Amino acid sequence: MGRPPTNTKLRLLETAHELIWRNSYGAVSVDGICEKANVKKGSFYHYFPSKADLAIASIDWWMTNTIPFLDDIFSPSRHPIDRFTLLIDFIYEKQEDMRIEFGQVCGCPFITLGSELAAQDEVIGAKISAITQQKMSYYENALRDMIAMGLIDKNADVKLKAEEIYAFITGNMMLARIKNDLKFMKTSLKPSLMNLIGVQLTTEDLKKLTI
Amino acid sequence: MGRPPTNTKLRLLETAHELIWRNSYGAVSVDGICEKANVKKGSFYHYFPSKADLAIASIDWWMTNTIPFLDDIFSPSRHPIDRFTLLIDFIYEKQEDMRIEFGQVCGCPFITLGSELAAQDEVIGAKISAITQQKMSYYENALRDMIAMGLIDKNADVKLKAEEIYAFITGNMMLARIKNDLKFMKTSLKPSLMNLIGVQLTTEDLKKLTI
DNA sequence: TCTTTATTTGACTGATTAGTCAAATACGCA
DNA sequence: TGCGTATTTGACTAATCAGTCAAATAAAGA
Repeated sequence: MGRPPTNTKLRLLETAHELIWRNSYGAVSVDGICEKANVKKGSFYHYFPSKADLAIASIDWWMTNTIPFLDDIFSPSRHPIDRFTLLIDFIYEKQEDMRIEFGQVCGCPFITLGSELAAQDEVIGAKISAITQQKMSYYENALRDMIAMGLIDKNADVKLKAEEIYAFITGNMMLARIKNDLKFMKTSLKPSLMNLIGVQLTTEDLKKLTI
Repeated sequence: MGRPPTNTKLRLLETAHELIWRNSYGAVSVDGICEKANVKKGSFYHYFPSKADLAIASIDWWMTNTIPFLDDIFSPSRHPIDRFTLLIDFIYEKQEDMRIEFGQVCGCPFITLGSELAAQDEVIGAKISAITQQKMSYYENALRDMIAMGLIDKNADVKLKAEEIYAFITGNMMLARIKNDLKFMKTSLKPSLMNLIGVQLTTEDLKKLTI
């Protein structure tokens, strides 16, 4: 009974995510999102109580979409070093796709939005912090496997190292966005990350790490 | 002859810098800056052709203010390891001051603004990229001294390592802003940075590195 | 005191902003 | 066919936005 659901809400989530990622929260208007999503403003406010709510919902939606990829990349069946190299591949490819399509390296949508809004809205700060924690738990898991395999120092502080890795990758994505340049990410991020993690690689191994 | 200059322009630069750093470019209005700086709007546009021009001028002004501190911290007369530990102290203290005064960890003003506006305005992207380069040159200089002193691998790629350091510190500041939390910066940033640089420290040395 | 020049003022515009709402509409179901 | 419900529409605020401008003012030098 009643009129069935449509994909309007999804279109709003997708459009908002893309526009905010490419530009910024402040530079994107509700009118702009509606126009691009081909949705009238009344419909927008039928689905979301405010612009801020849409932004939060869109990052939730994006994280939900991302988890299956992370589960694949960080599958316990993979060699833990491969998990990290695959992660960098995954990040790089998405960034390069967007650079080609939009002419702009877009960086991490969570961090960019979080950095912009953390001081204005503590809900978004908490949300992004939780996502950060969630991503680091993948890293911790892999690091523990690396310890078990004798690949890194068995006394390494796994939580600390995961935080270092996250900060390092995040910092690189941010700089890539600002410089609109993926050179470092393409040629140096993998070996630098391996060095940070503390894995000893042969020169031959190192050569393979450029994307 | 004629009416002498006043400090109005400086007040606008200071106020804009503080408000944008604490919040974001998009969340701060020209009216807001004028009110806080106690300047009428007409005066604003007497000194700056647009809001974007003020933002750019304010980061130039801030960088100019910062250089003497960096020159001191990275003075060739200091031990190169001290230069990096002093840098972290300098960053931490400023962040902690702002957290106490405004209730908010504010992160790096250049990176926060650059990340927000890089996609909208390529002038700002280029500006922040130049600042990034300038900061990394301090790191390169210190790293070369470290090689000369036998503190790190003499075959280390200095430019690459400087970029890693910059990305790492930057990533940490960003996360501190989002989480509104300086714990990691206080307790772990120094030893993590030393590890990234590749300095071998005794356990006793390590203990000294918490701020 | 008068001229010169930089600075300041405040009222103004026109566009854009987020958000509201009552009415219209589409569709599954009985 | 008609009922019930979710969705869609478009016109509507009221506030805020960046930016304009002619006139007023303040001060230093002649």
